[in-house]
Amino acid sequence: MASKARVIYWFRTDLRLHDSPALQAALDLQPECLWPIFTWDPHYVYRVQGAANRWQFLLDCQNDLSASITALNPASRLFVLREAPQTLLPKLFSAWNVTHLVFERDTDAYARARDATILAAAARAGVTVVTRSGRTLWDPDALVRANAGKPTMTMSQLQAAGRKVGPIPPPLPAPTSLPDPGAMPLEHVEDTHHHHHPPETTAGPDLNARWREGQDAGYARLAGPQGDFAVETLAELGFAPAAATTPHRGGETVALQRLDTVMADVAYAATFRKPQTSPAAFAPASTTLLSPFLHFGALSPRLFYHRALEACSRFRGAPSAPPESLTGQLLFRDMYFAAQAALGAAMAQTVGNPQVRYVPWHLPSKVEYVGGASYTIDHPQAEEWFQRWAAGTTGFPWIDALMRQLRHDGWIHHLGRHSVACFLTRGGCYIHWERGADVFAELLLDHEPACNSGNWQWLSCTAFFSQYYRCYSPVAFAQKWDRDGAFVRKWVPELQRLDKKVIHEPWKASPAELRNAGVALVDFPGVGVDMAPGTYPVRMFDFDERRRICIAGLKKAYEVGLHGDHDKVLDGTALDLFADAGEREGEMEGQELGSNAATAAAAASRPGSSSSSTAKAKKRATGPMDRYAKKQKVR
DNA sequence: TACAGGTTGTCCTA
DNA sequence: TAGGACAACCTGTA
Repeated sequence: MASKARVIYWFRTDLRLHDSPALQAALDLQPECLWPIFTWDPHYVYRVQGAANRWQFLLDCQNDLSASITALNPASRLFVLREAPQTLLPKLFSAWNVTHLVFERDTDAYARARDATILAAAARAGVTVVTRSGRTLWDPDALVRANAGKPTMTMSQLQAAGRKVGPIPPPLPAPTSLPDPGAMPLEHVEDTHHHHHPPETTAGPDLNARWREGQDAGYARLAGPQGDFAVETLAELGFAPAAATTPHRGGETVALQRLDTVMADVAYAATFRKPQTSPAAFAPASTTLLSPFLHFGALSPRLFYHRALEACSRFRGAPSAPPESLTGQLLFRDMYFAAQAALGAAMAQTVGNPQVRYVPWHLPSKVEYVGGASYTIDHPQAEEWFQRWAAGTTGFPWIDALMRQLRHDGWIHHLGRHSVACFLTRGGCYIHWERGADVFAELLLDHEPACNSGNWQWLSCTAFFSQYYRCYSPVAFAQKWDRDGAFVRKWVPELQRLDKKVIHEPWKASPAELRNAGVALVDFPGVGVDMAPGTYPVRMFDFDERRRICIAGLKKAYEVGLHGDHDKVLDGTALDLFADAGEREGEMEGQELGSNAATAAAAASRPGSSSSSTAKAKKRATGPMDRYAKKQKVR
């Protein structure tokens, strides 16, 4: 083994130089060689492949980081290597005589499994692994320990755990120099084909399987199409030039500039109250738009936190406080990360999750593909509603505007997410929150698995939040925030000239009003069929009626009181408990659901309902089932 | 057991 | 524009 340290610094989702405890740890080794590498991780590659916007943002971050590294050492850059880290790193260990591997910890279920593999390989190769926590304010595992090993399900739990763990570390400065990279021989590393083929894994959804075909050409070389380790272009990834439609650009440089701009407006930063920011504001948005940078690690949450505190200290007046303040937003992020750290893969799904309520939603995930994008179409109407929701053709202008902004820009305001999420689940369609989470996962620039799952659970009232009778109206909420309809006009140009009195409920417009606006309300032509120019669909249901049905359905589900780790959820028989209630969500006569036999059969054949999880389910089920029994007796 | 509080509802009344 | 009803959930504290 070499006497001096020869270090691989492995960038994953920490694409920055400032406040990187892991990078600092690497430099503290005073290495003879330091290779800053970014591996192509098929798990993430295939998840984002359908979303050119996210690719663009990632490439922005990589390019910016590469330039910053070169500025610190002209011989160095970000070396992008196109192979799964599980197979690549062990080969590099020996080919490059590596002594240390350094990276930032990641608590996603997939990342934990991957890193366990890497750690074992490093141990076999005699390579020392150094990791640090830098993705969150506190180390999520430390928060879990401080919360008695349980997931943090409320803000007060998170804050109490945070107090126990200790003060949030101040941000570290960016390094002023970097060691040379060593020689990077690949002769004995490189195979001839399929470096980036995905390893066998069921640890997370493969959202973009339909995009995978035809994407393999041109990446046979470990060091990229040009053989120079360069960051690829969108074209090299197989996207059309105009595929990325978002105006939002990535990179640490942009992130730090944007942070400066936000904090320069001391009054804005110090009095920020999230619930009072407008979901209809655009150019500029009412919030900071820093979340995509946090996701890709181009901005440190600790730097953001301490800069926000600094703004409060400079403000002459009463600053806002958590949970509504800017710092409060970061605390919520840590709450979801710590919940995920305790729950593991179950965080992203209902089945097996002790914290998530069972609700017999439409379009449930196929149990044998837990966490995947495969689901059971239990009701054709629900499937059509889901497709219309995802495409922004529901006939509710507010919902459609938000979904179109999401698809085009990759970002919508938090309250907009509330609005469309409530609409899809407990406040309209009664469709499984996992379907909505899948769509957000594909389209959001700032998609963070823990926060996405947690927020969908929150909005569907299956965890974190339970006041299901508070329901967002696609009309009233729109009228509150988009009084004149400017937001709808931007994203639903069909309604551009419609009077503001009816812009959020065009079904109430008179024939003359529609004629004057140059728009015709038409029956939805069908999933996959383009709307004719100058037409807009009739609303896909009566919202007030659907709200009543959904609230009744949630009431029933709360009475039944099952959670995702209950026997009946694990074996697929939970649905039976809703059979004697007539329609499981209290739907009207003549609207009964299609057969659920397929769902039940699929669930029953699930291989993984082990005895240990069953025992755990029994143990936990006592409370909810007691409650159910009591209610039954009272009746 | 009672009660207050919970980042971000809606609708009607005064 | 403010305040209460709506119908009623959870957690945390005393």
